[in-house]
Amino acid sequence: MEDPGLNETKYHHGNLKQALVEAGLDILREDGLAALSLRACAARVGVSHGAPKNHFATLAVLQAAIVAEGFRQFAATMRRHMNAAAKDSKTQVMASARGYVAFAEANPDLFRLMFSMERQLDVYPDLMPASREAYAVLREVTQRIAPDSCENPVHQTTNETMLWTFIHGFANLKANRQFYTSNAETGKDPELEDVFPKLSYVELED
Amino acid sequence: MEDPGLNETKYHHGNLKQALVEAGLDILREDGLAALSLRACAARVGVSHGAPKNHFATLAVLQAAIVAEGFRQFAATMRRHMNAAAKDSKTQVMASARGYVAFAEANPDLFRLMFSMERQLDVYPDLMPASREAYAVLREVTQRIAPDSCENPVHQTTNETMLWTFIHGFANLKANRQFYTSNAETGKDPELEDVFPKLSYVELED
DNA sequence: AACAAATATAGACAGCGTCAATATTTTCGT
DNA sequence: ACGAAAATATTGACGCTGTCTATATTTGTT
Repeated sequence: MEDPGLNETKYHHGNLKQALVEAGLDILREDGLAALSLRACAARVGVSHGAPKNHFATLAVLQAAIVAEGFRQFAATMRRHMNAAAKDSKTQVMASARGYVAFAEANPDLFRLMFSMERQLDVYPDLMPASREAYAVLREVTQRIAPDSCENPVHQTTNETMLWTFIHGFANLKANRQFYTSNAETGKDPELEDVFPKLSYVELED
Repeated sequence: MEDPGLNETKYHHGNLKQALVEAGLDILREDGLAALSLRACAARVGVSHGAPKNHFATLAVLQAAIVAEGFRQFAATMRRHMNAAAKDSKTQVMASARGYVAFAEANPDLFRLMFSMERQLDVYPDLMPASREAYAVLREVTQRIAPDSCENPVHQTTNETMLWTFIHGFANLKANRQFYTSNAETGKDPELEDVFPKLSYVELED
């Protein structure tokens, strides 16, 4: 097969590897984590049930590839929110947090899979760079909001940890609809703005 | 069967329902979430693969029962930490947080299952009271540390949300070993004390 | 053109959730 | 106390799953 135009179409299917990852993301979004299977991805793409074996030795390896792509889209979502916002430090922090939470709410199953799989980051080496890409965004906004403490790596790490911990907790509770169920009586489903700016980042240095 | 002594032994197995839940907790602790199956629980207890059907119509229902028991143990862990600590407000808050994080670290798979299942809290009604039992602990310590704002339910809810969000985020990241992998270069695995007291609860009222 | 590597197919097997049919035990009304 | 009814456990079946093996097809290289 000559394949003049596009550069990806290889042969029978033309890169099946990427297609399986995207099928997995679709299944995750449409039918949830329980429906994510090697055979379902293969069927969705239109290949036999054994075909994925050539690209992903096991289901966990395919999941790792899906999670890696998830981390890339995760970082992209945060950067998109940041680009659409004003460029002062506080607004940028809030924008990244908004992106973080928006991604978790839009892709709850993927989000859960991402952060439950990263435990085995050493087993699936593709995960590391993708995870770093997302974490770099957090590091970036943290450096901007507390630049004077950057010279002290301990303080910098603490800032990152605090910011990340809080955003991650909020995103998790939002993704799992935990706020709604626990505050059912009050009917409160808090927004990020209600609670986020009350943290005193600037007072971290003492 | 007369059953003179113990009050629980019913007939063939004697309450299988509770035994299956405990088997599920063991499997979750020893072999992880992927190994949690109806058949595995049945085999561990020593009954046939169809026996659980009488008590749990489906795997999800058994998981809900396991999660409910998990929430009860979760609340008990927090209270145990609180009872072992000094009784001033700040120490009590820290003790509950320590219990929260300790439980998540000791039972990562159960912890994940708990907070991913609570989304369907309406589907499995047994979850609600157990979940409330755990949330009540958080509400309790929050009321103690910011008592003056209790008259305003909005402030109270915000305090709870902030505290919970932060602790939950920290527990999640700890349970998933996320800190370790992300701060691998610095070798930092932050402890709760490093980061928790820097939040300024007392300044929430403004 | 021919051979080797990559890639896809097809079949098999065990484990799983779930359902239906059956057997056993307990409980309850009389 | 006894038989009926309900609760509980067993067994077998079905389709789905991951994974392995053998086989076929396509691609790339020489």
